[in-house]
Amino acid sequence: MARAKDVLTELQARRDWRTALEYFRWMKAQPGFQHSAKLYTGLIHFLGREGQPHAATLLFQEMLLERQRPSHYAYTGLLNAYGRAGMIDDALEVFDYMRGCDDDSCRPNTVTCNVLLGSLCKACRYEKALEVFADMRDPHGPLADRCRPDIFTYNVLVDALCRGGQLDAAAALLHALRVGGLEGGAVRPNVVTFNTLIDAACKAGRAAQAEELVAAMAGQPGVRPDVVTYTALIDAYGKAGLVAKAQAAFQKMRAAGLRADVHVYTALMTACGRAGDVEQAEALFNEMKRMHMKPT
RNA sequence: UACUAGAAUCUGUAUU
Repeated sequence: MARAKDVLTELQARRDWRTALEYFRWMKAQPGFQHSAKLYTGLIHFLGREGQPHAATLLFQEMLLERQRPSHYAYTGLLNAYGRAGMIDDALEVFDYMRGCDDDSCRPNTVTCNVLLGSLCKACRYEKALEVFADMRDPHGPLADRCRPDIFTYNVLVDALCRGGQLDAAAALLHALRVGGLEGGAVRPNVVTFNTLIDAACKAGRAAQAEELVAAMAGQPGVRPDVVTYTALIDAYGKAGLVAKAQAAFQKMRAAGLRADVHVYTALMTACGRAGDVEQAEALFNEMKRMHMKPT
């Protein structure tokens, strides 16, 4: 028998939050039925991800009315919903509440802080972002060692620096991560760290730097170029009019055993189109259709 | 509580 969580998982995969809410309501209307705190939490996260902060708020309030105690997961989900929607003041309010919470299970952790940090950076609230980051690093500070920066934290910062045009600072941060690591050597770069900088370098017209970084990935344990890496390169080559290089990168990606997705196909098709090679673009499109490729 | 969160948070294409 299908459980509520499985149904909701499927609806999340389809990104159908309306049906998910409907289903949730229907379940709740069954006599004697009570949703668990985890189910509420899961749906709050889903709604937040789908850019529905209002619906997330209502569900959170309903959760309280149903006497389900929200954990830090639930608060973080709500914070994420606000942060993604640019409702920074609301996000900060949730964060402050969590920070002052007596109940240990509601206190912010590294993920909570990462969500907030990302929201602040996206809203260009850098001063506040740095304040949060400093608190995360201070074991005796208000966050008391539960929020030590991890690689997600640094990836948010690298991304913020890149988007702010501070490519050199971002590169310096990646370098520090690569050489000895940060947080006492505990934090090392992952594929996202590299990809973030590679894409920024590509978009800044620094192809050589991007290629150097791709080569450097091999020297980092557990890191190797993925489809995102190749998409960044192919996009850059295409926009620079270097279709042959774009094609070569695509072949190299396949030779590495990586599965092409919609993004990389689109990038390569666009590159072909720009270069006037409509036939090749069409061939790629047909290939995509044959593979029944789904948006990711 | 029973390694017990059900995708909690980071990067790429196109449209703008």
